[in-house]
Amino acid sequence: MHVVALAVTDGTPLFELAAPTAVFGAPMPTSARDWYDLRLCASPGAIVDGAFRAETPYDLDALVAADTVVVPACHDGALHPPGELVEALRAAHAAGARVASICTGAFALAAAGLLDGRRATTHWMHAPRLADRHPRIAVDPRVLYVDEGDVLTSAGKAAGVDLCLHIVARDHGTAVANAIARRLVVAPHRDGGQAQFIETPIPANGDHRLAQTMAWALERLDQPLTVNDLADHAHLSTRSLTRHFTAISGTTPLQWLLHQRVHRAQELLEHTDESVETIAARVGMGTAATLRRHFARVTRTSPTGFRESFRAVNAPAVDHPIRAGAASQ
DNA sequence: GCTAACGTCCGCCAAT
DNA sequence: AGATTGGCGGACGTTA
Repeated sequence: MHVVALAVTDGTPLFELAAPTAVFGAPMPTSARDWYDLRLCASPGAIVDGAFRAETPYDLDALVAADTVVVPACHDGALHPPGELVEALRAAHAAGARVASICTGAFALAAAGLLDGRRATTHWMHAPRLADRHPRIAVDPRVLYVDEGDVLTSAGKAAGVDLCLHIVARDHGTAVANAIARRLVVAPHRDGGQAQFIETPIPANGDHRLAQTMAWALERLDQPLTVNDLADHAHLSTRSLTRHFTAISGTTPLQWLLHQRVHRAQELLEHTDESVETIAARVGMGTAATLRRHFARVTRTSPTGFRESFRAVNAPAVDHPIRAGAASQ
C-alpha cells in the first residue's frame, strides 16, 4: 500500500482536507491494482477550522514514513509555517517521499527548501508574497497546479482536487482518476495549459449553459467538429459561443477539443493495443502526425512513450478480470 | 521543417 | 443604463 500522509496543523481549513481525504481515502476502484493508505498526521492539539479536533494516532513525525505527503494550508501558513511541520517535511522528502501542497501549504515546502530552483504555485492572492520571500522559486500564479515530479504544488482550495486527481492519474492512469472523479462528481480532468500545467479552472458542476454542448461534443469526438458545429448546437453565433466558452471553461473551444481528444487517446493507449494511427482516427485526429503533435504538447511525451511508461508502472503481467467503471465518460 | 489553405480567436462596435 | 449579441477583420494557429 502506498502511504499518503495528510499533514494537519492547527487551523488547517476543513475544505483543504476534503480533497485529499475524498480522493486518497476513496475505496479502491475495481480497475486499480493497489491503492492508498491515507493517514491523518496531526500536530498535537490541532483544531481544524476552529471547530474540529483532529484525533489520530499519527503525529507529524509520522510523515517520514509516507510515500506521499499532502500539505494543506495551515493557520497563518503564508506568514509563519510551523517549524515542526517544516522540519517534518524536510525529513520526509529526504527519506524519498513525494510532497504535494495545497494553497498556502506551498509556504511550508518553500521554508523547507524543497521548492528552490523549481516551479511552483500557490493561491494567487499569496503568490507575490511567495515569490518575494523565496526568490529562488519560479512562482506561476496562473496555473492550477505544478508537477515537478517529487514536489507538487497547487493553487487555492478546489485546485487541490485537481492536484489529487492528477496524482492518481500519475500512479494509476487516467481511467482510474476519471473513475474517482466520477464518483466524486467533479469534472474529470481540468487542464488546459501547456504540459502538466493547468491554466484555468473549469466549473466542477455541469449546470452552465454550455454543458450540454460540451457533452454533445464529447459523444462525437471521433468526428470532425468545428467551432461552428458547436455554435449551431448551442444555438449561438460562433462569436457568442467562443465568448461563453472561454468565460466558462477558461479555454477556447478548439483547445478544449484538442485536450479532450488527447485525454481520450491516453485512455485508449492505456487499455488497448491499437496502433497510434487507429487511435488517432478514433479520437478525431485526422492523422497520427496530428495526434502526436498535440499529445506531445499536452503530456510532454509521445503516444508510444506514454503507453510504455504506463505499462511499466502497471508491470505485473497478471490478468485483471473486470474493468468495471473504467469506461470513459 | 516548410508551405498553402483553411480555421480559430478576439478586439471593436453597432444592434438588440 | 447596462448587459448581451453577433458581424467584421486581421493576426495567429492548425492541418495535411
